[in-house]
Amino acid sequence: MRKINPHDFKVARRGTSREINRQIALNLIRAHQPISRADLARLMNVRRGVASLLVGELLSESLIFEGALGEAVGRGRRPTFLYIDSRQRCVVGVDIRASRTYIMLTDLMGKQLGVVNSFQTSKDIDVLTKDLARRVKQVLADFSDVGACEGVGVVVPGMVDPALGRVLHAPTLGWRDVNLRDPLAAALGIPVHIENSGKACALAQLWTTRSDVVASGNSVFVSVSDGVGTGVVVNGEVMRGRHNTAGEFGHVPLNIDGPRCSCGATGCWEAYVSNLATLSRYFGRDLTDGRPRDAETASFTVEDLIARARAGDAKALAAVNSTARYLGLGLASIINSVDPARIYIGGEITTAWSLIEPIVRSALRERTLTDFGGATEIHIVPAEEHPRLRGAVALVAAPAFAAPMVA
Amino acid sequence: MRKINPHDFKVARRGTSREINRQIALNLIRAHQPISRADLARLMNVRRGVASLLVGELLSESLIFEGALGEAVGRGRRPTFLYIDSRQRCVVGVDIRASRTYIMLTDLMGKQLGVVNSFQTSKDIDVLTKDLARRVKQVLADFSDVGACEGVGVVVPGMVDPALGRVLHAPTLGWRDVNLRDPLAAALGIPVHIENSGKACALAQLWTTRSDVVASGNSVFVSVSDGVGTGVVVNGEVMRGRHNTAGEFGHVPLNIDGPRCSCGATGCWEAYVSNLATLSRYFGRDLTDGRPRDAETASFTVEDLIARARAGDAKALAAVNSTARYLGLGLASIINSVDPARIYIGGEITTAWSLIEPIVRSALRERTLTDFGGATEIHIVPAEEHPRLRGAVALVAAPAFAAPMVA
DNA sequence: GAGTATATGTTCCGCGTTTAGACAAATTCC
DNA sequence: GGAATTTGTCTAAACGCGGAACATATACTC
Repeated sequence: MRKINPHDFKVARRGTSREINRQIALNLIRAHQPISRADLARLMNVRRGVASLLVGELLSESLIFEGALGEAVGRGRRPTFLYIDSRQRCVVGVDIRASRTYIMLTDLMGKQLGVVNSFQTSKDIDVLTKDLARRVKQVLADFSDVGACEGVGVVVPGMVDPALGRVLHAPTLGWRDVNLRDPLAAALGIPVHIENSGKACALAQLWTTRSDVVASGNSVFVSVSDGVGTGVVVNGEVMRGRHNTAGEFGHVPLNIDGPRCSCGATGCWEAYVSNLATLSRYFGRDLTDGRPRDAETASFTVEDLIARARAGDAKALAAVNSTARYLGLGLASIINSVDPARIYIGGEITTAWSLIEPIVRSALRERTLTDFGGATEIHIVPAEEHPRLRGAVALVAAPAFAAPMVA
Repeated sequence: MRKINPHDFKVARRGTSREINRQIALNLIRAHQPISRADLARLMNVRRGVASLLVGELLSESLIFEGALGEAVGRGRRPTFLYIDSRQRCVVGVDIRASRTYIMLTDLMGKQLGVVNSFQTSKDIDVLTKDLARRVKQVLADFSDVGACEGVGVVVPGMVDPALGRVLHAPTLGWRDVNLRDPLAAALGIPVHIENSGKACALAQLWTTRSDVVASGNSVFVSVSDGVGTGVVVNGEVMRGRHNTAGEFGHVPLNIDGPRCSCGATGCWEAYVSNLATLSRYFGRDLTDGRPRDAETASFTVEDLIARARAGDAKALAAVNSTARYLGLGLASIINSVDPARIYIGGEITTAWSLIEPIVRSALRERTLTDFGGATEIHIVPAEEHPRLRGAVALVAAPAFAAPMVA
């Protein structure tokens, strides 16, 4: 039951029904491809004539194409299969992180083309923009046979205003209110979309078609890495909030008297489960203070820690288990406040999932209000799926499939 | 940008445009009444002819009525004013609380008719249903001149399945999976809607037309009383979650090593700011353990405490201030995770708002990630506005104004 | 191999809804 | 009293869904 905002509504015009049904048809083709006009009409519960007209419109815009004839099920004419047209169009995803920046080329459906490219992130916004423009051009030149680039999606670990194309605050990059979109778009001559990485990851999961996961219900993406990034999907839409800062569960406290967090507050979830927090527990000293690391800790990563834990290092295992417990306790807050159908977790710590799942799950049950909540589905998103890059790509590819704004 | 769920969508039919525009017209009349057909057409940016047809349909369903002619602005024919038709229809709101149950009669727009009626809550569901049916019948008999009752809305402090009409778990009432709706509806012969009280309060604020508050953006209702109830509105819709338990910010922790909470976990926000928590701090002993109170504390309420604080009792002031601080720290979690445009706060503690606002605000700023967040609007909802009862009424009245499900 | 049954895709008309514009009624200004 | 202006109604056109007929294509049957 949604309220109509009397100061911001959209009246249904003559073409509104068509617009709605066109998008439904497009989404059904995406979800069920290959599919015939007749099957589409059955799925939509409209006459074949209507489906044909909708398909005709999508065909004329090259959003879909007619493939080979399918096999006749029983007797009767063979159906013409329809497919989403991701030929001769590509998308570039960019993931800017504190240390390195990653570039990936995909088709319109998000299928990866070529390898992921990366280079060192310059904290000087002008230098980075130049680097990025050059690298993206290079990638597009290397793959000139995959067609025109529809757009570039960029994700940033920080607060973003997607409408203005500005990064409002990215602590790890030291940026405050910089225009990232327009200079890059000008240099490339291609539309650029920017977004916070947690929200983009949530968007990517929302738009990913996986046969094993039902798409309905709210979901939350939690990325545990240097920081904790989160994105929340409510009613098929990424929750943005008043200033596009909704979903920052990383800074909900586990203990307000706890350790200092990078955000300035104390005892945030992030301060308990980030990679540095885990390593700090292992080494028994605070590594989050920003001072240069000593020889022992300089290049030691959470993956190394997990390897030691798996190899039987009791201290390493204790540090990992501790993080697992805090992870579960924080997830409980997400479950109690959002009650999602699914939680996706990404980040280095997930490589230890088989080790830590029981601990996460039991910690989570300690604080969830209901048994249902305690049983909330948790999906691990491995690093090889490049969730942030796929999120960046989704920024470009998803809008074409979005529901029209109505009422 | 909303995704169309390929397993649950709604195709636009021939009448869908009309349905959409009819609801928009109805909402605009509600927001701007009295209003003429011509003004309605201008607001909707459609021809007067279309507005006339929509109005005609609403008139024939008695959702609106034509009042007196308005004054001509300049020259020209005088407009006929249109009004929402709340004549000869009424709604009953019921607020079931641990100790007492309250009943209020309103018209369709939520305007209170008569006084709020109350009686002691029986924890036996059958007895309560009987009591309630008798009392509601009595109220309707006393006000037989206000027309037919459109429905009864019931709010319950606990977990509810509105679709099934069942209370799944209400700890303070000791109910687990009881059918409250159907027996009551059968006894009254009137449709009954039930909902969690926090969600209903949020719904009421969403549907309240206040000229001073812009309706757009997310909002959160926080009710601080025996427990902490919350309801979250995202994109004009109350956030329900997978099991209708979304929005339970009362059990997000301030400190996982903190005091035990009624939910079984430790250090929940509720365990710091509920009325009993505040009183416990004042008396220096735990009053939440459920044991019978002693003479000193038996009938002492938070209002009494606030009176003492205002009168200069330093210990009372300290207890209130402490609660204020915890209140602000918890609100920061809401702001960081939902980034609402507005937060509404209800409950006894709000009578001390002038006293505690600076403390709440500064505590909140300690933990909000951005300056915008720290400046989030906070509105106090005084007890005289009966937020829970208005929420109960909204359960019945709001659906007629809701946006049609589309796409 | 011809006839029949069945499925797909197209075409045509009916009807509901928006869009555009004309028109009568009502009111004020000059 | 006439002109200008506003409101509300009405009619025709454009657009899209709803339903059914029709052509096309395939498999089964005799």
